[in-house]
Amino acid sequence: MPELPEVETVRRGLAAHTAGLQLTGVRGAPVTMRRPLRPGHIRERLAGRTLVEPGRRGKYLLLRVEGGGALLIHLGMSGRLLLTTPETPGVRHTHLTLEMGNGRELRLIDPRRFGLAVWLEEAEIATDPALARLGPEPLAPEIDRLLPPRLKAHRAPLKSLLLDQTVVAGAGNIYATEALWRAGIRPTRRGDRTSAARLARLARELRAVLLEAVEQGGTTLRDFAGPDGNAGYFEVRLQAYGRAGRPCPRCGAVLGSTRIAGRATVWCTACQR
DNA sequence: CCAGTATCCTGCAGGC
DNA sequence: TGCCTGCAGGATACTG
Repeated sequence: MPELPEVETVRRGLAAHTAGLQLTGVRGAPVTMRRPLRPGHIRERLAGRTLVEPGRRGKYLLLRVEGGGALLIHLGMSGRLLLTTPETPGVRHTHLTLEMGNGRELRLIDPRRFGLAVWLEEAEIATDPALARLGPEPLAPEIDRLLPPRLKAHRAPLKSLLLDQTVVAGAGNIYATEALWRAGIRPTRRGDRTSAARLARLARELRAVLLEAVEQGGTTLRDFAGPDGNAGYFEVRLQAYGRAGRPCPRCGAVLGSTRIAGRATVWCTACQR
């Protein structure tokens, strides 16, 4: 589910509702995820610690604690973080519950278990393999000059490159699709066969669509909710994603679809070249 | 090294 | 109603 805007929305919600709170208890079911959730390990590292301003890198969330170290969280395809009270009825696939000093709880729910929650010591935050490999942050203004040469360096379709977190961190299927539509570039076009000017346009559009989505609180599809339970509002602004067979909002031609890198890809065969 | 595919897992929508 | 298939916002191990 969550791409950069959704994760950033969660981060902001957590910053507003959890910073400064002490963790009074940690509960977790011993489930196995791709990289295993280790509730026992997490419990001993987190209990009694005070949460500070959370961080984000790409689609990764860093629940930092006072004195150093962080719980590294990735929401995968179906992960959610919900701010609840102890009375809130439990739901299936709740893998981790953080009890906080103000009587509220933070619950990690992930039915498909593609997500991740591991403790990182302060020094490991800089050396964690997954984090270290990430490409530049697309919200940074410098992305206009950083991204084009990185795209130019590969022969793969631009859609695949935008989804590659080592090329640029944070885009997923929705926003990669939208950025290409906005830039008027065919998703199948190879990186090395696209002009520098068009690649710069793509970088600008990627940043712009992500910023707009962050302002709207992310996109709501079937299972996203911010930590306060509110939904995002970007879905109504999607121009291409999920609209195959419907008219292109720019030129009116019928939007087509195909699969690139195993992902549904929608684009306008008339005005995306 | 590079690009493309298979795979992890559950839930849901649609066809019969 | 039930059963089956395919698909879903991600990342990585593997293949050629």
